[in-house]
Amino acid sequence: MIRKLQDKYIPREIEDKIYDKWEKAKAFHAEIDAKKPPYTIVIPPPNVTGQLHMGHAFDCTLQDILIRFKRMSGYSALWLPGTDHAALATEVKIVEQLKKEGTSKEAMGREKFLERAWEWKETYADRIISQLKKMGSSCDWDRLRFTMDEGCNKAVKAFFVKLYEKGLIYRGERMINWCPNCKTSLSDAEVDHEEKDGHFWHIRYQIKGTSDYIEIATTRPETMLGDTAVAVNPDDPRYTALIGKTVFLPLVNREIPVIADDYVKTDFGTGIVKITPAHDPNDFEVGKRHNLPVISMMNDDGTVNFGDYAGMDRYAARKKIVEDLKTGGYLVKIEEHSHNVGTCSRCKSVVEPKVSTQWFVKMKPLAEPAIAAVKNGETKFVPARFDKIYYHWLENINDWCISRQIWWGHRIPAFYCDSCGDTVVTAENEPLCPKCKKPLRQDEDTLDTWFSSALWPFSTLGWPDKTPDFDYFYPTSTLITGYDIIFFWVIRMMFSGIELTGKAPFNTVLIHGLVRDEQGRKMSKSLGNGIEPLEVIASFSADALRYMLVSGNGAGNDMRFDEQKLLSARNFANKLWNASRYLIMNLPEDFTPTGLPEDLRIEDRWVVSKLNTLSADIAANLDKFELGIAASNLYDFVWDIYCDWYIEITKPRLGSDEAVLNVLFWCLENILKLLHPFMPFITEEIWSHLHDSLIMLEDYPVFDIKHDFTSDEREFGKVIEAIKAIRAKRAEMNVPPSVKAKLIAETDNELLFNESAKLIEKLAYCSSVTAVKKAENTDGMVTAITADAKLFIPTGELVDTKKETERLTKEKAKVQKDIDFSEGKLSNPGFTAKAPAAQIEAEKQKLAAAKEKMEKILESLSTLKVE
RNA sequence: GGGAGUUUAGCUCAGCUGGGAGAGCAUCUGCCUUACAAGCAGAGGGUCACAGGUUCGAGCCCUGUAACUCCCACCA
Repeated sequence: MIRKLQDKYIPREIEDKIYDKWEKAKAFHAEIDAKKPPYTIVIPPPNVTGQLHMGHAFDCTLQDILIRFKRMSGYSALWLPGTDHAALATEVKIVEQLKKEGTSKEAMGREKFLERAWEWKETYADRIISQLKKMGSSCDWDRLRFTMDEGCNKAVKAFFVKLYEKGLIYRGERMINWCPNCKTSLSDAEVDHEEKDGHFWHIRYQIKGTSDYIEIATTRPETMLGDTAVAVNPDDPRYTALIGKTVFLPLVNREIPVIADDYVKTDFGTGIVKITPAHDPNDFEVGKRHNLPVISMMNDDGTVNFGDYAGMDRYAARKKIVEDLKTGGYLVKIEEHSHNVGTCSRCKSVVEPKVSTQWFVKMKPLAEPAIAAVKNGETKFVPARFDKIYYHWLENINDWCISRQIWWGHRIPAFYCDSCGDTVVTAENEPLCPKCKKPLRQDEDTLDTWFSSALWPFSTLGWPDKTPDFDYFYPTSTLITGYDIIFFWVIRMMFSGIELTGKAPFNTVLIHGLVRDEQGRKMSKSLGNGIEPLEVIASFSADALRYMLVSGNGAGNDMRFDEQKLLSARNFANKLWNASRYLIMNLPEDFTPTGLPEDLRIEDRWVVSKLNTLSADIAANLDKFELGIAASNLYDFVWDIYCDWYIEITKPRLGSDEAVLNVLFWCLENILKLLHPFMPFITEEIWSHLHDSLIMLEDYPVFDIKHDFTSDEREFGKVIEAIKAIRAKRAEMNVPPSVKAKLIAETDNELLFNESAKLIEKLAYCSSVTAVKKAENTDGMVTAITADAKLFIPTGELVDTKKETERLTKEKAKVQKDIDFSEGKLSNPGFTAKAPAAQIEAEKQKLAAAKEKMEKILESLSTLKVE
């Protein structure tokens, strides 16, 4: 039963209702179906640290378009949703919250803190899920996962144990990044580098047994408390005599050796470097080479633990030490110097290099197969340029520090025996020492959050168990994510997927850019320039937001959030609504669609053929992940072809011709289906007025050879061209549409023009249309000229012979240019010899058309001159 | 120090494998033409950053230059 549409489209009254309907129908649920190919997307799980921002909205729009397209195209399409516990990020937030409440995690204790964290997770995960729903995301909620749920924990343990047993996970003392504020180690990827203004302090150290000094330059004077050597380049003639001597460390008065190491550059600073193995990664390496002692001068919270400076913060200590150096006469000079400082990506504190015992993943053996998987095409990046970034990262990767000194996360499945000192790594929860049979003490630390996200594409499908879901849906099809997390996430899923399942976890990695604000700045909390997807949805609709996000940006490029674009997307939805409303309002009460009629007029075949081509283009573009191009194809067809031309063309036939209603109806159905992945809500709503079914479960339109009327399309194009020419002519002369005039079309194509007379009348504001081989008595008429027809409009005194001559002369010049161009091309032997035949043929046709037009123009001009 | 991206109409951006430059918004002109003024019909507006090269033909491919943006990198 077809139901009328209300006059105004009010999305907020409709979108939630539609979403409920989908959920109730279980329309998002993907079944294992041997008759269908699987198509799988796992969502990049949003962190439970907050709410969805515009980047998520963009990301999930792309995913939903693809999943809906595939679902309608006969795949068992699974979009697996979930959220990420975001270990450190979440812990930092909760710690902040506790601080506001006047308490701390230490005061609470581990257990209470974790309870609190789980409460936090519930609140935020729920909020994120409801936001995903607002966007229209067709996720399979039955398979909703969380990176710290039981299944993921099982996978994490299995992964850890396997790598440990293969010797790819080890525990050791290494130089790591330490955040003194979060009081945990960080991986390299979690450290941001900022160029900061600083100083170069030149300090002199006395050479033992002489009254001479050497001069060193440092950006971190406070670390001198931990110096255990100074180093020079072995080939630096200035200092060769010093090698092997010792110097006195000022303030501390420690006697330290002068060593020679290639690491020292002769052309930087003074050519002498203080060596602090405990607080600098390079110095640590130098120290290892020269067996230097490692003296730590700092506590975990960034305070100094050494001598008179003990208890002072590192920066307060720096100030005091510089003062003391000055007082002691050791400070030679201070230079301005900007240098790179590592900061914690979570709390922005300056990170300290620190020697510490941590768990590491040995990366080289894992990186190699991951590189190979992209090189051999098992996984493909779209756009392809991102594979370079991927290679570069993996080829230069260091071992991954995975242990964190925080509480919110997967506990490391390593246990220590206090009796025999044994270390046991096991997936068991409460193992006993295999030697002493006594209970073991579990490692206090938790794992880097990316250790569990690395397993996401298969832990969510049941791995390490052999589940039917895993068998059917893995490897997943397309991973969609921003270029900013290739390092964090994509590479980690790649190497862990290959290591654990033997297969790369996805076919294609579709990389998109960032959504920036209207000035092109990154949206961020501190700038306060973030735009809430929910607010946009409330004022414009989810469909408009989705459409705006997906249209008009190149793959992998950043995009600007643009209110104009949003408005035009909103208007597009409105256009579709009105076009649908118009058709429905013109259907008879008892209308039952019969499908596309057999017997079609030329203009019907024109629109059907155009729609057919459109279907082919959309599928091709979606398959190429050119979603923006597909979106604009749809826009152009709906607005220009269907609304501005076809609906207008068919107006005169509406009352008298049943067939035309079926053509219009068929077009609308196909438009709605094609558009559904992009604008799911409005298309579903309109569909519900036409049918009882759900459009989201309909078949996606494909190219149909039966609907390929290319030659009719071209023929009818001539009528359109004529209409446009008449309109332009009238507009030039400022004739209002209310003034109708007779039209005489001089053409060899009389049949076509006679057949189309009614619609030309309507669209070109004519009182009548007569098509003839040769028009007579056309003196004083306005002439519009196309390649196929000379169109005469008697508009009486409106015609100004002089002006008309001017116009025709101008047009003549234009056409002459066309002729010259084509002739030039065709007389170029290079072109005719080397261009493809079709190209040459097209050029010849163009030339012929231009020449015909020229003939008509010359004729008209001569008539005018007779006067 | 490496690497990537961007540079196209007044603005924001498309332009898929090389075949006479496009959209939205803005501007100008005319329209309440029986879905839509969130609309309709027309119009104006571009040395496709610059310089070379390849090609019958370049916005697109190659080389170089400039400007802006981003990523990576342990020069104290």
